[in-house]
Amino acid sequence: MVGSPAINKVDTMQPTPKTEQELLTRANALAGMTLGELAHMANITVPADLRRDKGWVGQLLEWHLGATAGSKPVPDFAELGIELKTIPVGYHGKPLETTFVCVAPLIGLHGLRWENSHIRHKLARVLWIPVEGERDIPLADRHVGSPLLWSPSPEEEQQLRQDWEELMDMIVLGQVEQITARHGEVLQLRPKAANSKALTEAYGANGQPIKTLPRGFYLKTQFTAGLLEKYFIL
DNA sequence: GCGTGATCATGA
DNA sequence: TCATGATCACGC
Repeated sequence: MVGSPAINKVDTMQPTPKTEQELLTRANALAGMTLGELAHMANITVPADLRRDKGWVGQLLEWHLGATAGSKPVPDFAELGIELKTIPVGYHGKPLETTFVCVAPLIGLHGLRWENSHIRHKLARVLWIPVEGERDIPLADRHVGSPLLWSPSPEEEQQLRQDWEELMDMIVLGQVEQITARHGEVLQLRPKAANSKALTEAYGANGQPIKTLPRGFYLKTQFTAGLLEKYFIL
């Protein structure tokens, strides 16, 4: 049997933290440990690499911290209103990848504003956990860093809002297919799909329905690098 | 297909 | 070297 070293759902995950402080204490206890150690504790096998297990690190950390959501569209720690995000960092502590936030709505946008957007709620409170992500470090040897519990500052929220409004305006105007990852200063819109054949409905240039790739909102590395630096990590 | 977890792989 | 566009796995 090759691949599929998935999280064993039969195992009991850690109890869900009841307070923010409890969650932070738990996350801090993971700092400095390797993914190999954490996998062993959870009785989970470590894949050779992440090519076929891209979400493995995130799932492993979810297990250790007792996240409840699974694949449900609610915060990882629903009772605490906290979202968990692992972030791969390089030798200098800077993010190696953009960070997926959520799927972008492409239809039914009448009256949608930043204040009640899905993405704003998602980013309202995030527990960031940096993890060594250089591909020349064997997965099991990669270390977990110190956690950062973050909420957007007024400036950060303004940046996010501005990009979101620009992108959503284009979507409403039927220009979703003209959007590239270069739009937006801190937030990008990019494909988020099983493959390039997956299609979903969106507005066309003349208001008619079209089929297009599902898109997701991603935080650019410069933005997340700023967070980790500003509040110091790893 | 959608939403969860993301990283891969190639062209600029 | 690095970001963009593409892709992988899973539950439902």
